[in-house]
Amino acid sequence: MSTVTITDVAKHVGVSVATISRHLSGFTVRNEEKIRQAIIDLNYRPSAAARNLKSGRTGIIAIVVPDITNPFFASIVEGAEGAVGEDRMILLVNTGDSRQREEKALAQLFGRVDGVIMAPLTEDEEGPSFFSQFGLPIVFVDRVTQDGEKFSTALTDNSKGASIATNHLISLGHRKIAMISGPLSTTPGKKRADGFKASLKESGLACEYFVESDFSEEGGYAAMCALLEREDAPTAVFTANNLMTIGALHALRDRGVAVPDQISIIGFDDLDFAQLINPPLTVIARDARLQGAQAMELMIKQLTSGASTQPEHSMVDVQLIERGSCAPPREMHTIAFNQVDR
Amino acid sequence: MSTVTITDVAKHVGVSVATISRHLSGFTVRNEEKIRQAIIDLNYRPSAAARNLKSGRTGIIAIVVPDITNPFFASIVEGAEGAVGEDRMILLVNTGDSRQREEKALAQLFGRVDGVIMAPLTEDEEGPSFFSQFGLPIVFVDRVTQDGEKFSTALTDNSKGASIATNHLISLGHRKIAMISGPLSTTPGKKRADGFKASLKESGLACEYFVESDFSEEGGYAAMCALLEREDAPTAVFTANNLMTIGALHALRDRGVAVPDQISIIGFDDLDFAQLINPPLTVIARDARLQGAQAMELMIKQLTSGASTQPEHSMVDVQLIERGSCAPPREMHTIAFNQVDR
DNA sequence: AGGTTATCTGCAATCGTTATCAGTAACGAT
DNA sequence: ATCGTTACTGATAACGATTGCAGATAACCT
Repeated sequence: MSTVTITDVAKHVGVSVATISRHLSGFTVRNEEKIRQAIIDLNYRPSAAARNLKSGRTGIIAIVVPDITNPFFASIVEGAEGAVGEDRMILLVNTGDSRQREEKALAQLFGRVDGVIMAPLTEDEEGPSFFSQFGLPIVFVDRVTQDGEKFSTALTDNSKGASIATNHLISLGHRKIAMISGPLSTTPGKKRADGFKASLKESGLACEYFVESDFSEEGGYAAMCALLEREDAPTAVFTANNLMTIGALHALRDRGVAVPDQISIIGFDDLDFAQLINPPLTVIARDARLQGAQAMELMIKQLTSGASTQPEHSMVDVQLIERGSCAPPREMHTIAFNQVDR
Repeated sequence: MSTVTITDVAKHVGVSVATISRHLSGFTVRNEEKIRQAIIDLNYRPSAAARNLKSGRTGIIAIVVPDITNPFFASIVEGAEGAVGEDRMILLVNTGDSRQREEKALAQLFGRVDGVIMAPLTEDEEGPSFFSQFGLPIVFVDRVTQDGEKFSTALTDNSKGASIATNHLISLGHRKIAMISGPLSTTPGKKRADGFKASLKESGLACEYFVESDFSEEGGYAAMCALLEREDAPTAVFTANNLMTIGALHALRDRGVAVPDQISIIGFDDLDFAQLINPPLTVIARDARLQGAQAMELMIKQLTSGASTQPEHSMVDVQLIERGSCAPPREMHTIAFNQVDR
């Protein structure tokens, strides 16, 4: 079939394989036109495997994410794709939130790719040594391991985003503010929780409605239900990622709780359809595509400038997008009315 | 650093490289324990490149999709991921709706992967010969090329889905039914349009509100606007994919058109948040994850049973999910009231 | 024409692994 | 003691490309 090698081309033209090779590498050779023609005639394609073996480089960069169906990670991948350039490709690994698969993936990736952009599952203590054992260039995106400073990172300003969200609710008059948090073992989980708590503290509020969940839709649903069942329910909730926001909204809908009349909700990460739901959702947004692109740029920089260079860190900004899911708490409405009445 | 080869292990143990190789391939060898230990001590990892070169196999299967941020394709990828098995990995290529990138990707993929699962951009005439020139095993998913019968395919029953949607609207009493179609140059675009038109014909209705768009959110938005501007606007619309549904909903929202009071809408492909919008969206759903898994199964079957086997075809079923975005047309309401009044 | 560069060429080694083939050792049967 | 069988081992040739080296060819100058 198609097992035409460089030797075949060489024979066909009547030169040595070295000449063909040099032609392919861009050197000027004598029978250039003949060679070009022979390559087309024979439908020759250089063996990537052989090249890898000689050069030790594959031209492939891996992206390891916990869940590709999460629109956020899809955007990260898209951003990275856009920044990868002509001569490299992306290998995607979906770990499905399984530590085991993450580990296995890393092991399998070794030698197949030039570097790995990854969003690790947790900040697990064995993290950095674990990752460096593979001797692969690594860039962390969105999440880092405990002592990830040794690697380049492309993150978001998580705590700032959480603070903006929390302060927004506070400034609307809320006092009973809940947070449906991600796992504290992850970077965004931890940082967003930190930002939330810090903001409460600044305003002299106690942190009474804090639920740690798992960044999943089901988790968000369950957490919201738990909050609603409390006798002294919160008047506002900050959900720490897109999927949990969706879950929480489902819960509110199922229970017939009106937004924002009975409860205000603000989510971290924008959603494609945030404007379509009723009321349109107020969110903390960031440019995930940019973040993915930055991760890729850091990776390429690392690959081209030798492994010895210092790790670099990039951070995309966050932004409050006010739509309609946040309003002053009910009691405030009443008070306001009373005040007007007086 | 980490350039420890099989030779190093062999020296360390005091046997030949052949023995180490045999151990790695699962044969029983004498100093098994010593070897195992040496591999750990030296942190030896077999070179994937060298193996590829010898075996001609890479253990990587590529998935080529037009747009990974489309939740549908994300689900396809996830489904395929789940079916890929222990000893293979997935390489993702996002062509970003660019024919050029698709072509380049295929060329680069050759030799790097064992097979390609792909959703081609169009059914372009040069299709099959174009793809087969690369000598790569191919499985088409969701979309095929014109004469794609030569390859295995994992599709959906597009025309059936479109018919169900159209008939649903007809049975509610609609007569002025629009379709926002995908590009007729793509399989799902064509088949869904066919199903729509066939259903109209069966019911003796003319096809008067047909707009060909591009499967994108912006396209759906523009198409919906165009429909609304017609003096004799439709009372119902069938949008041919998820993104165009979102776009159409945005348009309706921006124009202040009430759903389903002023217009009914049904979309092809379910959306994560279909229940969250107001009213909850009625859709034609299918199991995209299953479809992805089927594509992968076909690929693996093809790889394991030699290239000589017949291509196979799988098809996932579609299903109507009634929620709240479809209702009898306004005139019908009136008529109904009149009838009651009499 | 002769000498000196400047270019280009082919040979062969090399990348790390696996498959082949010819061995060697152990053991029981004769 | 010899033979056959079984169970393993080591040396070596691939796999397909790249590259340093030395030799060949062409180009240029006097």
